[in-house]
Formats: sequence, structure tokens, C-alpha cells
Amino acid sequence: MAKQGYHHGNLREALIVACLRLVEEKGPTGFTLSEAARVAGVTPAAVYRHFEGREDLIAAAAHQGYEIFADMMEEAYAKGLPSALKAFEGTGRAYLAFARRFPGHYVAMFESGISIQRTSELNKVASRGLGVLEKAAAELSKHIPPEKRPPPQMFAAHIWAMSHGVVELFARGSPGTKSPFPPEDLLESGIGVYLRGLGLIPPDS
Amino acid sequence: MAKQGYHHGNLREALIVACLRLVEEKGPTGFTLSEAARVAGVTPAAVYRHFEGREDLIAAAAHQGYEIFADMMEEAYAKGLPSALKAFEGTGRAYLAFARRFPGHYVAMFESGISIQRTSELNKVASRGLGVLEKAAAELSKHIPPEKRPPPQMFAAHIWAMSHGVVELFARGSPGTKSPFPPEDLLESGIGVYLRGLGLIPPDS
DNA sequence: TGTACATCAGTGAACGCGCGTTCACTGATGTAC
DNA sequence: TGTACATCAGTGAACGCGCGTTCACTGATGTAC
Repeated sequence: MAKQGYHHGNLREALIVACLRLVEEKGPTGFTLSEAARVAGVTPAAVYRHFEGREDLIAAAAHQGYEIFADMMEEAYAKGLPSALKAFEGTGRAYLAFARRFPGHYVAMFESGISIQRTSELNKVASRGLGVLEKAAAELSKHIPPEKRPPPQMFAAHIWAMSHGVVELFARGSPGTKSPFPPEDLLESGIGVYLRGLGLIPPDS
Repeated sequence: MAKQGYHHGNLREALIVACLRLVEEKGPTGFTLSEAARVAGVTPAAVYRHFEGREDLIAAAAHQGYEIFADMMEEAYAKGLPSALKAFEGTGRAYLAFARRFPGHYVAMFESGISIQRTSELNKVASRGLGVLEKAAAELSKHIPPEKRPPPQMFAAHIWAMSHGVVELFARGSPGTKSPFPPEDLLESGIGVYLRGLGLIPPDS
């Protein structure tokens, strides 16, 4: 990561790392291109050899995040198979796990205000992660009698919303919001109740 | 709202209104004290007659938001009584309704990064809103057999998280996130499934 | 192995900009007599 | 009703600052011969 002479070696990556660190520490507002350059040990102007500007740098960080995110979702899904239920629960948990392990990426993706529509590439990789959740939901919904089966996209959205809410409100340094429960437990139990509501888990336990 | 001569009349309020508008239009990042002053038709320096600075102005906007929010929650709760179930569902819906009707306030409260701990006053008014939700949850939880009754704070947190998630992901101009379902329906059905999972609604319907 | 040269990733100085904040001031308002 | 005066909400000029971005440049690297 330290530069070794006039040429850096891998400045592009180093700038993304710096961006992630700053965005995590100071929030998306606090992030400046100049400081990222400073952290990477380089002149602000050098950034323009690798990115179009400030926005583009954040977008690159987010892109990397979506990639990792999609991978984690897929892995969690595969790990749960062949049980559709386990696979589904796994993806829900993976959401929170991602936010915990990659807070910088998470902020760049969901709180920095960069649009998913920015690039078709960004859009594509972002859809991959959500796609896994929807696939898991579709698979799982086959276990519900057709006449009382909600659209899989819908309950994917429910789980996504709950996961996102738990992360935003309870897992991050959010506005003084403290819950007496660890976010992991909160999400776990929330998903549990929800799936029970769909009749996918027996009512006791 | 137009100033009428040298003295404005109600600059404090006008500045909050300007702050809300800007924060809604451009996001919390885009908000500047100077522009708020401009919108209110006044010199930036004039702001300091009413607020300590930029942060303080946003905090005031958030404070006003929390006040309105708490009122809406209480009203929704009261309207649902004496049915504990209806009262609870009402507060969930009120969350989304608030975000829709007062987007500027919503941003100031939940996305601007100002801490709830900033003032004991702010903390107090912010707790009032959440308190209603917790009260509703506690009331409702009496209808669950004690041995399978989760802590009311916990399921208040679940509903809060889901509401917040729906708002952030689907109700606001969020990162290209589009759902085929209107947020209202999404939240309504999500809460429905959840309550069914708690055994508070009969499994059919 | 050595030299000439093209490539390109970095520099560093400069720019204009709008920001938040301060200060001594001044114009309008309201009150005492 | 009129005048003197205190109060205070506004002005406007100035400040230092760090930002994002541009530009002509230069130093390091790699390749052709």
C-alpha cells in the first residue's frame, strides 16, 4: 500500500481503499477527493489518471461493494441448499453480515447517494445481489399453497426492508438509536416471526 | 414568507422552512447555511441571530420533525383504540405516512447525520414517537400467551425496522430501487404477515 | 549490453468558487415620559 | 401627541479555508534496435 518511488504501483486500488476508509469514518458527507489522495500519499491531481472525479471514485467503491455483496449472497444461498428455507434465511443473514464486515462499502452503496443507474455495469452487479434474494424467495414460495402464496418479489422485498432497517437503525452508529438486542438476534427473530406468518415454520418453537 | 422591509418578522421559522426544502431537494449533503439564508431572502450572517450555526439549524428542523412525528404516532394510536391490534397497525402505517408527507423533516431526522443525543430536548421529543410504538407493542403483546410472548421492545423494533427499510428502499428516490409494489401495500402486507407469525391474526384471510 | 525514445503515471502550481463565521455597523421597532 | 432612547434584527464587507479541477511539466518505466 505504501508508494515506492515516483510510481505508485497500484494507485487505483489504493484510492478505493482510502475512499472506503474515509467514507466509513466520516460518512459520505465527509468524504473528499483531496483527502483520499492525501491518504494514498499522492497529489489530488493524480486521482484523475484513474477516475473521472469525485463521484466516479465513490461509484467505483460502491461497485466493488456490490460485487462482494453479490458473492456473499450467492455463497449463503448455496450453503443453505438443498433446503429452500435455510437458503432463504441464509441470504437474509448475509445482508447484515455484509454490512458488518464491509461498513465502508455499505456506506458507499447505500448512503452515499450515488445512483445504481449511473452505469449499466453498476446496475448489473447491483441486481445480481438482489437477484439471489428473489430467487431464494421464489424457491421458498413453492412450499406455500398456491392460493395463499404472495408474489415472491414481495416477500423478498419484505425481508430486504427488514434487513436494511435493522442495519440502519441498530447496527450502525445511527442517531443514538440503541436497542437492548444485538442486531443479529433482532434480524434472526424478525425473519423467524415473518416466516411463521407465511406458514413456512411451524407455529411453536 | 416574503420579508416586509428591514425586519423579517419570523425569520427563524422561515429559515427552518428553507432548510427543509433544501434538504429535501438536494439531500443533507447539498444543504448549506448560505443557501438557506438566500432562500429566506436574508444575509447569511442573519442566521446567527437565531441559530448557533449550520448544525444547529438542521437540528432545529429535525426537532420540529420529531414533534410532528410523535403527534402523528399518538393520533394513529388513539384512533385504533380500543383495539390493541388496530392501534398497533396504525402506528406502523403512520411511520410511512409521515415520511411521505414530511420528506424534508424525514431527511433532517434520519439522514442528515445529526445525533439524537445532541440535546436532551431533542432526545426527549425523539423518544416520544418511538415510545408510542413501544406502548402499542406492549399492549398488543398481552394478547399473546405469556410463554411464547417475545419482549414488546423487540417486536416494536421489528416493525420499526421494516417500516424504516420500506421507506428508505422503496418510498424515497433511493438508488434506482424500484419495487413493483407501492410502499404502502408493501408495508401493510409485511406487517400483516408478521402479526400472523405472532399468532395475533388468524392464519387465513 | 547499451542507447534512444515513446509511454504514461505522477507532480506542483494555479484557478475560481462557495462555504461558514466574525465584526462593527445601521435601520426599524417599541417604550418611557 | 411628540420626542428621546434602548433594544435588537438585520446588513455588508471581510476572513481564511479547503474544495474539485486544469494544465504544462517531469521523472520512471519499458521497449526497439
